[in-house]
Amino acid sequence: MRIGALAQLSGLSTQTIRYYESIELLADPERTPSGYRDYPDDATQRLRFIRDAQAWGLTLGEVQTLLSMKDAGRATCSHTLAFLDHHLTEIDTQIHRLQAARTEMSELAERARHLDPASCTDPNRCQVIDPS
Amino acid sequence: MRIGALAQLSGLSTQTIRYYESIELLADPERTPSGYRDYPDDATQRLRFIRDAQAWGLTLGEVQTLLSMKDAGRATCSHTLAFLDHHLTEIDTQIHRLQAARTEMSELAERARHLDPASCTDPNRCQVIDPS
DNA sequence: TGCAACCTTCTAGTCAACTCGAAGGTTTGC
DNA sequence: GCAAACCTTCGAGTTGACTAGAAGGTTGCA
Repeated sequence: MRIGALAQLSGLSTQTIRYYESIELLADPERTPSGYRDYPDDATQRLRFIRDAQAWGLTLGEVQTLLSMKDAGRATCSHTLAFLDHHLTEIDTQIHRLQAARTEMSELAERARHLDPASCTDPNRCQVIDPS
Repeated sequence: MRIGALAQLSGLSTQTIRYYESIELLADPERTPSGYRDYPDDATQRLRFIRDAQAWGLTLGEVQTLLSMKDAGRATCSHTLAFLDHHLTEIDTQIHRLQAARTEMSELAERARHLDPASCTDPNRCQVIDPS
């Protein structure tokens, strides 16, 4: 399969696929006699995994770590598990940070909602943005 | 107050403060006769607001919108409120995405935890990473 | 044979939010 | 009077994940 077909199947652009190759996320594929990249059918699998992992919040660097563990034959379940667990705690941290931000912002919004409109007539001193 | 003092008080670097000025997040300050930036005391307020807003997940572009509404005298409570409400729904979306990712990843981890170890002996085909 | 659609490589640009360094002027304290 | 610490501008570099464009070769089909 040539790069255009793989792009179609995976939903990525041909440039992105070449970019992944350039950062060694994808191995150099076979070439046709004329030099065109020629991918095996399971290339879509790898791209799908990359896309999923990105959706989980992994960076391409982390995906690379994971995939190269696998490529090197060191992707035992326990390695993978440690990796996943580590990232799970990171996601939790992020969720907590967002929730804290949410709380703070909605308190701010509540304050704005219940302010005496009269106190809001001076536009240079919005009590919500700048409660000095 | 010179830039170094403001940096100290705000916890930002002098470079960051100059950068904020360059993207017009901060107005050009007064200058001393020798050309040094000379900030009023309430400059820390503005920097503190920027820092808080960033912690809530606003980009500097969004902070700029908010602050220039204020600077232009259009920061009525209702404007601010609309802005906050909009960002609140964005935060919610993000939290949901993270939670979905969390669910998927922890399912993956569970699968890894309960896999028959024997099925994991082929390191080239880790069932978790590449369940083909 | 001609032409569109595809492919190649290489270089450079984008965005956000800084960060660093060079080369030089100013202030402060001993 | 001198050194250290501070300030100035300007330009370039960083990170992550692409995206765009130029200049040229290949394939497929009427």
